[in-house]
Amino acid sequence: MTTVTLKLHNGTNLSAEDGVLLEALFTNRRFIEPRDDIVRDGEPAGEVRVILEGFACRYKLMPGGKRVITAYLLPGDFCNLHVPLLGKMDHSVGALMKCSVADLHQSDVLNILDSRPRIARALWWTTLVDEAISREWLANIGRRSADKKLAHLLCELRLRLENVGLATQDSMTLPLTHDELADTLGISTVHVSRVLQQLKSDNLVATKGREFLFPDLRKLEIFGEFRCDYLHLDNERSATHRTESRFIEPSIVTNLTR
Amino acid sequence: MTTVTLKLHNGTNLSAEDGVLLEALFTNRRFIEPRDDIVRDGEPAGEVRVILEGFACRYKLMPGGKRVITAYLLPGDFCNLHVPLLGKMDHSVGALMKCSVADLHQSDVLNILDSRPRIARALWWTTLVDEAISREWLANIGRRSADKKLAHLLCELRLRLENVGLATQDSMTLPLTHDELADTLGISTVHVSRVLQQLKSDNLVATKGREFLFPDLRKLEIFGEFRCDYLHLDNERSATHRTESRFIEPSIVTNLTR
DNA sequence: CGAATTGTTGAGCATACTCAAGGAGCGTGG
DNA sequence: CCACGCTCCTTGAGTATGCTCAACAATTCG
Repeated sequence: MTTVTLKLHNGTNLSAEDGVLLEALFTNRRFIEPRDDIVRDGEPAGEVRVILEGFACRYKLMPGGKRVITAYLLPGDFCNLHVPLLGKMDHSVGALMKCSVADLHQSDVLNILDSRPRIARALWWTTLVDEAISREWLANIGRRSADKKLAHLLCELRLRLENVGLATQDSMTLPLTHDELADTLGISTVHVSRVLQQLKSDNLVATKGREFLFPDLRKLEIFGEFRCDYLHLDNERSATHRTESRFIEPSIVTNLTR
Repeated sequence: MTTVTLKLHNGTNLSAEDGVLLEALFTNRRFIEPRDDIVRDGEPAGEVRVILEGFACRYKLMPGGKRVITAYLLPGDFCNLHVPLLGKMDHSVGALMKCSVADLHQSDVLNILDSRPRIARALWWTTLVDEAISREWLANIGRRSADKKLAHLLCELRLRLENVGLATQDSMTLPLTHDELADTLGISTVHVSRVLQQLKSDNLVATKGREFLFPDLRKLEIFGEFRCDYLHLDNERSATHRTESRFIEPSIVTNLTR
């Protein structure tokens, strides 16, 4: 089982056999180097691409060279699942560290929609979760102060990383520069630095190289107004049926250095 | 044909018979008064609700009473299509003017997913478009100056309204207060007022009561860095097959006053 | 016509930005 | 193993964009 089917299984109770079926369609498994694009804006709609291991971001380049990061992609996330239906990319996906990815032909996705409703449902589910995260980001960027924005983002990333076995309650290793945090939060690089220092002096976070430490996670979550509902990590519908653990083994590829 | 099936037909070539099938499931058609909620945050997952006529917004209330508007819903848009798969609402939908809505039972939606792949595909398509719009809003709110934010939003709304027959190249009637624009753009009400005045004095827009006039739409779009791709109004896949007009008759209910 | 909501204006202030320079860390090559 | 160079981070100073508060004007609606 890859991270992808595990995620779908945990979120939507995708059966093991459906998981096998889906994975059989993955082709061209390979690695992408940090800073390389995994999918590029404006590209003629190619394959659907999925992150097996690593850490990537969805970003838009704007007139004037500004960049906005609109999502982070973790193991198990799809880069461009919308392409079979929408046709074209309106943004890019870039690797933030070495990533292992695989392809899924558009025609295979379309066939799934027609003939494998349980798998189709799982795929739709992942895009719905992505959308819920976008909405929360709109709230974060639009209506919180810079320090709370950063706190909120750190809480989200910690929880999502924990969910794929890459973070604990009190620490995570993030392959992000201040520049990237800035383009995520809609503030300047310099301000990220200052605001992070403030969080540190308030003992809400600590850092050790690229590692973030959380001396009092609850306090940080309250400060950042973080409520995890929107991540839909334990879907009600599946919670009652779930038997296996949601925990995924930390991968070999991924110790989040670059 | 309602606005809903027209939208799906234009976007995804949903066949007329599938449209009829879908509409047969609409129940409880009724009106919602301005300022009433159409779907409320935290509600136990009820029916899926759809806007037939009117104008509504998706919004989140945040600690401290702040509000963020994360989307506008026009005739043909679904309020909570995610509910059958995600289970719970993580935000509300409120009517901005008198709206005509209908319900669709969750179980009917789930049945569609299992047995009507073409309709399922159309439903997925609408959520993918919504997601594309969210991404563009993140860019707008995160990385543009207040004047460009407003310009961009006006361009988007004009085009979407035109697409359902409620705006022309050079005018639209918007049932929005400065307060609502502010909560959409992540700026203050007062600043909306000032920035709008600036757009007026630059001859990028004019207003007449609740009507916005666009003396030079192209200039406004360039100023607001508006490129319509992300709205996916003429889907490549459907464009080649489409025969009928994309134009929808202006509705009786909806002359956007309130 | 009157009350309530919405929009405008001004003044002072805060948050966050820009620019620029210096420092720290890290990887690469000698 | 050290030196170099790159990227990334930090710090300071000055500035700009946008915010708050408060009062008043204009609409809208009953």
